[in-house]
Amino acid sequence: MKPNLSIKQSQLLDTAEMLFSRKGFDGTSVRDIAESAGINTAMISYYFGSKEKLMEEIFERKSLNLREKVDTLLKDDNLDPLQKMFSLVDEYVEAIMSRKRFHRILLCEQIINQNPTIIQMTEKMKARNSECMNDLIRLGQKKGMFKKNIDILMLTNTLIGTISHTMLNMEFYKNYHHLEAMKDDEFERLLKKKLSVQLKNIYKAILTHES
Amino acid sequence: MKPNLSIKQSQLLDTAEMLFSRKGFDGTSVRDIAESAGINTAMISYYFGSKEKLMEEIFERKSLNLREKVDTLLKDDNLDPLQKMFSLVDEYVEAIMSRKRFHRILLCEQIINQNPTIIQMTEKMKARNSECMNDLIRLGQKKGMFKKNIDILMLTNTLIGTISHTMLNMEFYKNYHHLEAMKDDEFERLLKKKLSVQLKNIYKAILTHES
DNA sequence: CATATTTAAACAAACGTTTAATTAACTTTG
DNA sequence: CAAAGTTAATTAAACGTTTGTTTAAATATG
Repeated sequence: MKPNLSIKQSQLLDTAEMLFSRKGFDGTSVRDIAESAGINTAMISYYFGSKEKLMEEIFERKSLNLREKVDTLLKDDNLDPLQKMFSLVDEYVEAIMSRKRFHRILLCEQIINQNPTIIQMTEKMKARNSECMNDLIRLGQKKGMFKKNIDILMLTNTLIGTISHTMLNMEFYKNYHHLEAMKDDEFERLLKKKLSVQLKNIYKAILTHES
Repeated sequence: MKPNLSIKQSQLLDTAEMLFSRKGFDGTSVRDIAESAGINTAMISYYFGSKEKLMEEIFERKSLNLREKVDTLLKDDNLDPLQKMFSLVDEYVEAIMSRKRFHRILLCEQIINQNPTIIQMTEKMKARNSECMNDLIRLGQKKGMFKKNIDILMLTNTLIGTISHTMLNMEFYKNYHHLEAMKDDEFERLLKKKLSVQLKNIYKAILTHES
C-alpha cells in the first residue's frame, strides 16, 4: 500500500473513478480526468506514472475485503450460523450499494480488462471473499444447521449477481414502480431493504433444512 | 429490420461481436475488427456507416425476445404455473449461456454506453421481458398457486444477476472446483444444470406458499 | 539555494472516417 | 455471344482528431 495521498492525488483518483464508472476506462481520456478535476493533464503521469497505474491505484484502494468482519462474526457467540450468514448478506448489500461507482468499474473490467495487475487483484479478492463465505457455511454445517451439499460459489453468484444487477437497473426499477418522486437516499434505502429481505429468504431456503 | 447480410457483412458482425465482448467497444478499433476478419478497414464504413452503427446492428440482431416462447407457455394446458415458470427460467439460462459474447457486451454497455439508439433498444428489451415475467406470475396468482406480494423486478434481478455473474466467473468456478480437465461443452452443461436447479429452488421458495 | 510541483507545448502513435482509383459483377445492347 | 456500359465491391492512402506520455521551462515550497 502506498503512502498517504495529497489533496490533488485524491481529487484525481476520485474524479477518475467517477468518469471510469460512467464511460469506462477506454472511454475516458486523461484530459477528461484532469479537466474535470481542474488539474493539469501532466500531473496524472507525474503522480501515478500512467493512466493504467491510476486505475490500479483505484483498485488497490477500493477492493472489498470482508475478512475482518467475518472473523468477528465467527467469534460472536450471540448469533447462530444463519444469523451470521444474514449479517454477511447485509454486509455485501451495503458494500456494493455504497461503492456503486467502483463496482460498476469492477464489472466492466471483469469483462474487458487485459491488465495483469488488475486481473491478479480481482482474482485475489474473489478468492478471499469466497473463503469468508466458505468459513461461515462450514460453521453452519458443523453445527448441523446447514445442509451438507452446498455449492458455495453458486450461492455467492446469486448473492453478488442479484445485488449487481439490481444496482445496474436502479433507474429501470424506479420508473417501473413510478417512484420518480422519491428522494435518492430514500429510494436507495428501499432497494437495500428489498435486497436484504429477498437474499435472506433465498439463503435460508438454500442453506437450511426445511420444506 | 435490415435485409439479409452478405457473407462479408456477417463476418464483420461476428468478428466485431467477438472483439467487443473481449476488449469492449472503445477498446476495439475498426482496424482490429477488419484485420481479424481479413477485410479492408473501409468496408466497415461502407457497409454499416460507422463503428457505432455496426454495434447497433449487433444489438438489433442479438437482443433477447421471449414473447413468443411465453405466449406458447401461457396457452399450454399441460403445465401448471410453477412448471411454466421453471420453463422460463431454463429459457433464460439457455439464452444467456448460449449468447455469452453478446451478453458480455450488453453488461458493459448497460454501464458505459452513451449511444441513445442502444439505450433505447435495451430499455425496450427490459420492458418486454419484464412483461413476460409479469404475465406468468399473474397467471400463477390468479390460480392461487403464487403469493400475492411478489416484486417481479427483484425476482428478475436474481434470475438474470445469478446467470450473468455465473457466466462472468466461469473460469474462477472451474479452477475453484479443479475442473480444468473437463471439456468445455461438458463444463457448460454442468453450469447450466447447476443454474437451473438453484434458480428453480429460489423461484419455488419465493413464489409459492410453503415453509 | 535546492527540491517539489505545475505548466503549456510538443511528441509520435492510433483513432474513425473519407477519398479517389481500381477491380469485380452484372445488364444492356448490337 | 461478345462488347460496351453500369453499378457494386474493394483497395491503399490520406484526412483531421484525439490519444497517452514526455519535455523543458516556470513557479512554489521548504
